[in-house]
Amino acid sequence: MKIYNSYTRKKEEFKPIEEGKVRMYACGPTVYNYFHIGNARTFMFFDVVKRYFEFIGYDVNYVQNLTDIDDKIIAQAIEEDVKASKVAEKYISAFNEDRAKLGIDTPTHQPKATKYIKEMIRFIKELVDNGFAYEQNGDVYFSVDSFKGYGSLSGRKVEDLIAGARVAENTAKKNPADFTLWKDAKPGEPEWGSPWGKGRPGWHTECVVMSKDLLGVPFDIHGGGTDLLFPHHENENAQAKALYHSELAKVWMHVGFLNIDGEKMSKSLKNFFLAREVLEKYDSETVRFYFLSKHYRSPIDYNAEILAESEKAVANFYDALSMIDIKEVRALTVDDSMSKYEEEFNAAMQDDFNTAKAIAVLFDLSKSVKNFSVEESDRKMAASLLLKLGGSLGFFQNPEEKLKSGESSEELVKLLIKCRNAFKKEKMWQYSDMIRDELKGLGIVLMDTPDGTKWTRK
RNA sequence: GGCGACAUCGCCAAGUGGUAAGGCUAAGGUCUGCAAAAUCUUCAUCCCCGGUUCGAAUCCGGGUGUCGCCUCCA
Repeated sequence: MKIYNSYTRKKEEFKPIEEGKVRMYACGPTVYNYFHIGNARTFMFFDVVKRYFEFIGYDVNYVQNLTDIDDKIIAQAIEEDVKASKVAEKYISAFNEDRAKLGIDTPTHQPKATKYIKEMIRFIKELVDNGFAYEQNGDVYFSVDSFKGYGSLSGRKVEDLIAGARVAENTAKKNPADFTLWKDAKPGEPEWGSPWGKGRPGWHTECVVMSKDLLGVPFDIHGGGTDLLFPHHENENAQAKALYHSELAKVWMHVGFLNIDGEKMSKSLKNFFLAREVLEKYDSETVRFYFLSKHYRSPIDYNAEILAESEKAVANFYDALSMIDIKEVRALTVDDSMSKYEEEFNAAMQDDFNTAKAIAVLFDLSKSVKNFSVEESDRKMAASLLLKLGGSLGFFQNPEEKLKSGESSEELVKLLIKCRNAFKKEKMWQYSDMIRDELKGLGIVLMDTPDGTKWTRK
């Protein structure tokens, strides 16, 4: 298994710290709003990472945090005129709803930042005591000059950061690149007692403290969106290195951004799509296919045409699955005749999660399933492997449910097909075609196959 | 200004030294009463210029273009 490590900027052979186990952490949402389609890409990608590691036999401990205390949450609380904790609660359950709708598994742990306040205070105090951080008017900052190596993860130099035109002015900081660990509470804001007075922790500490608690440091994989590389992950790693004398994680993975019609998604451009809005228009598997059809590190464009293509591609798989008995096929043991496909699929996935290439193998299998000139036992075998390999990417989580409309369960359609076949037998084409056309108008498509007439909803 | 990514058929997208996967679309054939589905066939020399090499989409240099991070952000 090779994975591109943002830290070394190279593809590296993945070696778990502990044999047979993967300990991974991916930055989750700040729960101040519903998450958008770009967030969904990252969440879904790490879901695939988790699924695939499990598929090849690893025991995966996957932690995804919930940032439930943050400036943005406070701002949202003021806007909704409720307490900050209410805002967090509301969007945590919304997060989990949307996550489930996208077919993303529940992570092993979903720690909330507010459950770790004490540990974070202790951690920050230790940084202060060891000279890596300092207090200023109730705020605590991490001092980037206090130890060597700040910037090593993201490949930046402290001098360059200062030279950067837009480093915020903050006279309280010793170095403009210093970042906040603890923030003094203004009246009315959520607050916790600390050695520096009442306040709340900064964003960069929670991941260090929670990952240490739930995974141990260092752990195998740390991931997030590409924008998190700097400053968030850099800052996390700096804290870990300062106190734990260790990198926080061995491998750092970053998912590329999603653009809307070629432009960056932003509220001001009004091209902002929530995941739940997208799911009203498209099936979750369409979205999954769309994400996985391009390599995770590349930027991806969101537009109606691409989603329409993805929709057709997924339908292609279900066309194949509708031609076989899923229960029967699922019980099959895949034999060596299919090993070529399996090897190809795994080779693609194990080359830095080349999902686009892996999907090509799924199409090959789909083609075999649909090909009536292929031996029936081989068609079933191909279908079995299609379910299995597709499943490792999170596809086909409930194919029976999805294909229900395609089975002859609805008596009226069955009856009409019977009538049509009777007309066909008498060569009364105008009547048989009328039935087919009328049904098509209702979104029901008939197909005459060697096994009889089948139908699906489009 | 600093750091980085990308540029492959009409569209999407793999490929990182050995002669261009796959999907969507399109055209034609087979099958079909006609369709649909299936199936077969056809459709690119890889942004430009130079270099390295027996050989480059793939490596190096220089352009051009697009994008991201450096500020909360997946």
